[in-house]
Amino acid sequence: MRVEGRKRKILEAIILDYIATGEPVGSRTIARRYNLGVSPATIRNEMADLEELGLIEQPHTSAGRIPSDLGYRYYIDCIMERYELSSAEKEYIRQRFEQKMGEIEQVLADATGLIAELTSYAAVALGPYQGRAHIQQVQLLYVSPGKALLVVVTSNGLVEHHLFSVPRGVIRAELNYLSRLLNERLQGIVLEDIKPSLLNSIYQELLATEHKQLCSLVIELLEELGNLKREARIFLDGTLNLFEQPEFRNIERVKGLLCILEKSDALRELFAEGPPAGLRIKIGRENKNEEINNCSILTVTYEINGEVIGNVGVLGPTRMNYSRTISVLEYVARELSQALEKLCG
Amino acid sequence: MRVEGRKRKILEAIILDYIATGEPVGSRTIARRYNLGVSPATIRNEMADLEELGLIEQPHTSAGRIPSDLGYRYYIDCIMERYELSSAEKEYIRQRFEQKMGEIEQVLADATGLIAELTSYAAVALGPYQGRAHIQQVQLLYVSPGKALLVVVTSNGLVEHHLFSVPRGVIRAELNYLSRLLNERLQGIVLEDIKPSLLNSIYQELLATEHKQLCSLVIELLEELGNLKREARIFLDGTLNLFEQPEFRNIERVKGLLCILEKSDALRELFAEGPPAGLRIKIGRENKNEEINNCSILTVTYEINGEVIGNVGVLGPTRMNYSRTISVLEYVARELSQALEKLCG
DNA sequence: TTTAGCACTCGGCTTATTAGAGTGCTAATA
DNA sequence: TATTAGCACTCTAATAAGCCGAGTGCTAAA
Repeated sequence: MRVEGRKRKILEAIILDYIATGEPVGSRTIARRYNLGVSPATIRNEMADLEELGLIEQPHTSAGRIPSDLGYRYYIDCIMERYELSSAEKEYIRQRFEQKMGEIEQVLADATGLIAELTSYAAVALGPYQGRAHIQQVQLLYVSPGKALLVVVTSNGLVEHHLFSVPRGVIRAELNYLSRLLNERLQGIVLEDIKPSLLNSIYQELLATEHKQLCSLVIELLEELGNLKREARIFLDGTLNLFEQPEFRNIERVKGLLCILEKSDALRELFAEGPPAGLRIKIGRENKNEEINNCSILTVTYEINGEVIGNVGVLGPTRMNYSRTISVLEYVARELSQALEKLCG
Repeated sequence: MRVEGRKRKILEAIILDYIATGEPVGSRTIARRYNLGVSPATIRNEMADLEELGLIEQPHTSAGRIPSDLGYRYYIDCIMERYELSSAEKEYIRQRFEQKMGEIEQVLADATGLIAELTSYAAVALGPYQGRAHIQQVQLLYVSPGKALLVVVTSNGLVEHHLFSVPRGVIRAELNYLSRLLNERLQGIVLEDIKPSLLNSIYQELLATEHKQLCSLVIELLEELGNLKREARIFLDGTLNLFEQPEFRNIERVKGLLCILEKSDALRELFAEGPPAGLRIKIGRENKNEEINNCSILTVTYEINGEVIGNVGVLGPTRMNYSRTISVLEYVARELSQALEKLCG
């Protein structure tokens, strides 16, 4: 489909106006606000054509037009111009990533907050995906009689710990010995490669050399390791922003939306799938989920050393400032990637 | 103030009916549903008296009566009978605490979810308060060249970790040495007692014996330790439950409420203050915060080995089933305390 | 002291009315 | 042929009017 010349200008005007005001846009409004040099009647004719193409629609007979999902799609793919962040904004984003470099999770949480703040939509971050990460360090710490702590650090800088009970007789030296052994076998192992066969061979090895009572312990901790890569963590912020949008005045709408935002599985599904790298845009009904029929989800990936390890995105009304949101997301993702590289690379 | 005999019965009927239905209660309704053996007219007279006492009020002239904050207060303090959980419910709660004993934070998160589920209000848990906890174990782990991990385990079973940069030359042995030294000095120290003077003396000691470059590192980690006791963690669940309440149909109300629930500081203030141990009830305007004018907050404390270390509670509409909610809270808090004792004691 | 009866009040629901925005069509115009 | 002015028509949202019902307070009788 190609929409050129005046039609294109009118389509753009409708979308921009609707994004700005949230009200259906009439022919007179366009003639007045965007001086295309033609009368409302002419614009009406063009609008009828655009509607036939499925790019805009009428909520009811005597209302103006609003963009359809397809209209937004065409606008984003073919018409929209890139929004350029002001240098002040860029500076602000950069500076937010510079101050206090904590652990990766803190950085992701901050990034989520930043996106929510800059876009005024709900922001979500997923990750880091741990499948490709390898184990950097495994350590069993003695805590107190009968208590030990397993700590695992991955190459992505994620720290996982698990406190658990051990036979009361276990002493520090045993744990240290075990740690050394585990490190030898697991260091550098990619999490995806931790399979039952590997675990089993380690298990046998431990059985042969170590205090028998510790075996159950080992089983337990190996299971924990397997869990590490299972599910990407979720960071969520700016939920309240959605309440400011006029389309979410309806309490039922909000309920459905919050319901989704609370369920990690649903969120993960909505935000995780996508192209291997870069920007993904799902408009309105392009998302399967009914509760977000009138929402769009934009995500971009972030990476460490060129490898995609997660994504950040926003959930907002279909009537969203795509241009600006995309710029914010891409810029934040870039800075985020750099920050993480400094942190973990 | 004393309210006895028939008046008392009528007040109770009004409150029970209003809690159940959410509608203002009229004299005829009371006469029909609660057979007090008197006519509506008589009840009307009594109601006029109760209104004069400030225990009930009229939304408008031609409506029934609803309890005032004072009315709820009187009901809770003087009239209400204890709700007894069914043995099935008790069993369910117990069993929820038995399965998978993880770390303290997991247990608290589970408890919060359990309360939300059983009460249908929003549930909050605060804690564990770390002021009185002592340090059980401090460990510096070598992660990779230039990276180390500080792990601290407190007597409450809280694990705190912090990944940070160290001079590239630092090797495993140095960190181990440092760990031993820190453990010697810090083990058993109550977190509240970690004061600048103590830190300084340790700092001097380290300076004398250790690789000079590690000194900045030590300063950093000591700061981290100080932060441990700073703020109680917050667990929140069941926010969506509030949407089911008819009083929160109004979007503005919900917005204000969610706004509070998102701000940890506000939440902490609302839930943290209270008597040293046991149950606390704040009804409607007894809470200073305007956004929760029509909400009540109930909290109970939980403890480890007789020492209060946090509390759990609910936020719900003033028109709340106090009797049942109190029972749930107290029972869950008891089981929670026991579970934590098993976990940390 | 209690109660029956009655007039009165007031919110909420339903219906009717109106104003306004916007359309599509037609016929005139450039 | 493309554009535009004019006009009748449509539909929503907002306002007003009217009615219903629940509930009250008061009075007078039991």
